[in-house]
Amino acid sequence: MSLSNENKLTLAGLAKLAGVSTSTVSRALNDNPLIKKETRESLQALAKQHNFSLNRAASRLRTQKTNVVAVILNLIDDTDQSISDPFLLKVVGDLNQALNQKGYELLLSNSHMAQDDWANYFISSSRADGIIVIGQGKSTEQVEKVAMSGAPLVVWGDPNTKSNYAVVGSNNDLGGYKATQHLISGGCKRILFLGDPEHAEMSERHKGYSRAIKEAKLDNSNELTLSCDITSKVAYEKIGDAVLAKGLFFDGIVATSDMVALGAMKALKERYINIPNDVSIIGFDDIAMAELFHPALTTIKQDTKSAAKIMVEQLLNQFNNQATKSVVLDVELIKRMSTR
Amino acid sequence: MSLSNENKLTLAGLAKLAGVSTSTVSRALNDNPLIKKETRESLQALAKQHNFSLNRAASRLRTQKTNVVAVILNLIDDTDQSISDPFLLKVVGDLNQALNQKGYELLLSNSHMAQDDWANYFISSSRADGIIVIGQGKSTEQVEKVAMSGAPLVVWGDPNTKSNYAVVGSNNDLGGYKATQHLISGGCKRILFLGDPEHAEMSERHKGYSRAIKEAKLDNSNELTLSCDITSKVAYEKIGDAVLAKGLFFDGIVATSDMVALGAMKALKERYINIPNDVSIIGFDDIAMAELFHPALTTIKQDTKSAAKIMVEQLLNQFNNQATKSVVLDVELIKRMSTR
DNA sequence: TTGAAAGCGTTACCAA
DNA sequence: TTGGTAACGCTTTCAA
Repeated sequence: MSLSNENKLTLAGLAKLAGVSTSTVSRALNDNPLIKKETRESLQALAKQHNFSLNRAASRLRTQKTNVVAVILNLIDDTDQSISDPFLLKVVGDLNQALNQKGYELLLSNSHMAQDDWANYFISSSRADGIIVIGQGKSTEQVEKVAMSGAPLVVWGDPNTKSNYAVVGSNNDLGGYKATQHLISGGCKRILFLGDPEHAEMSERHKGYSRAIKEAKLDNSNELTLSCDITSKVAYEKIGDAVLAKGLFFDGIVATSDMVALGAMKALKERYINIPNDVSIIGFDDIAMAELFHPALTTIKQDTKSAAKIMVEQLLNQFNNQATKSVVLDVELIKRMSTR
Repeated sequence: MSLSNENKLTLAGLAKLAGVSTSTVSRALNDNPLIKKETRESLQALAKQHNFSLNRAASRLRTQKTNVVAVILNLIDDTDQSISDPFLLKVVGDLNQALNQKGYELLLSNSHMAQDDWANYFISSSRADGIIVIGQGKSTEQVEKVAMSGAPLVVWGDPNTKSNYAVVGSNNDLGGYKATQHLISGGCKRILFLGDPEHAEMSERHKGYSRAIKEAKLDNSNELTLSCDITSKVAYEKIGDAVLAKGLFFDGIVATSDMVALGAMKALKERYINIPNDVSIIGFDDIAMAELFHPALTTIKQDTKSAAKIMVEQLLNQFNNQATKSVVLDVELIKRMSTR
């Protein structure tokens, strides 16, 4: 327990202690059934007793497999403000769990790193076996470069967007549709879409929104799109400015994320606009704190737990040279107090 | 660019291509000044041209150095609810940046992993060179085990708590003191401390709170401590229950985190209690969304950027067998709208 | 069911 | 300023 790293024990050392060959110890510690069960167990016990761990650098070199997956947060702006979105942490956390379950570890990185050739940096160098990118961002250039290189890759983003790599994500179009329909069924007539339609996922949500508006034969669907970055702060400012300039020209808001909804809610509350009576508002994501907003936020839930599991499955498929595919996840309306 | 991994290029291959020895290429790619500048540059160019990357598994084996740091989120409960605190993500993000700057990568893990002997799992196995633990949690058992093993270790927690390892953290006592004093100077007479005094950092904040109360000669300091877990939801319920049972027996709240403050604010707002006039409330952390709360949250800011930098410095000191130490960071009162 | 030995791709010592 | 070569610690083929 209190040993220093002088003369660290190796597989060979352990083998000598046990009076067997290194092959046997190696197999035993890897639980290889070739080795008799009793030998296996006694060697495993010996290893534990001596606090021995296989040297991963060595085994990775030998097996050409790292059992590591690089997870890259594809941040949108330079301000790394977007990292403050709790939704991303949730995805990372769930990925970590799903990876561990399959015997992989998570090497965390983000798009602001110096290196820009991700496949080369992570895969060719044997730092990781595969890459999971969270977020397509506005530019998919780097992601496509990885895909071209043939490196195992799964992306969290919008699966409806055409791509030559596997994308896992929610049914954003349906989410936007459901959200809008919910507001309509609550009696909203002039519904504002608040978000950035340039962004792949958001643009799909916007499509669903437009479709619902059209189906309900409401007017002005285009006028009522307020483009805004996906942070609370920008949403707060945009809504504040808009109301100041044009008055309360809407009675419902479809926000592209819960954080955006939070910003919008604040701007409205400061003007004593009642939620949900004057303006109903619905978010997207269902972050843990959504129900702690005041009023508790109605939202479209993304199932990050399943998403993580599926992303890992798809990546493992690629490791095994099996077919991989994009997967669309269902979304769920969570009705709370911010809508009627 | 579109090469598959058939017959991957190695250092030896590149050396042959260039007509020099492997030693030379190795040194050139590591920017070793022993090699003539021109040779170095031309070899680096050749490597880039062939999309060559050094195999890290091999160099790690050879150098006995991984250039990886394991970051362990020491979560408190089993529900992994606490991972939804944006403050933690901020710390991880800042650590990632600070590590990258020094040429290290971040292997993310959490205390729910199967393995419980962290030093063995990460260090003896050459998965990482050092460990950074975020949060002391309630039990420091696992952390102390790492410290005993002699593995390079830095902990984010409360530096005032006695420990045999390096702890970096805010001056929590001072933070609690400043927060409480601020409420007192705003005219609050019955100030509630909302948080979990069992938890190392929180207990220090509570000490500062008590001190400020005593100095101001206010009464009932003990009665006004409401023990609660560090999530919004629990805070919401606790405050709701307390007000229901005893009425509005306080006019100020010192919350142990911004998320706790969020929960408390919701409970109060639901009862039409005005913030800050009926009850002033101050948080801790200064998460990005604190200013987006309604009203914008007054809070004690923790400087995670500096913290991350210092943690990495302290860890590097240990790598270089230099002295390491615990470091206390200053905290700053950020006055917003939730207090008078 | 176990063992001997080659080899994974680097780095660094020693020599030139 | 460069090259030859051993060694890092493991896994796995082949042989016993």
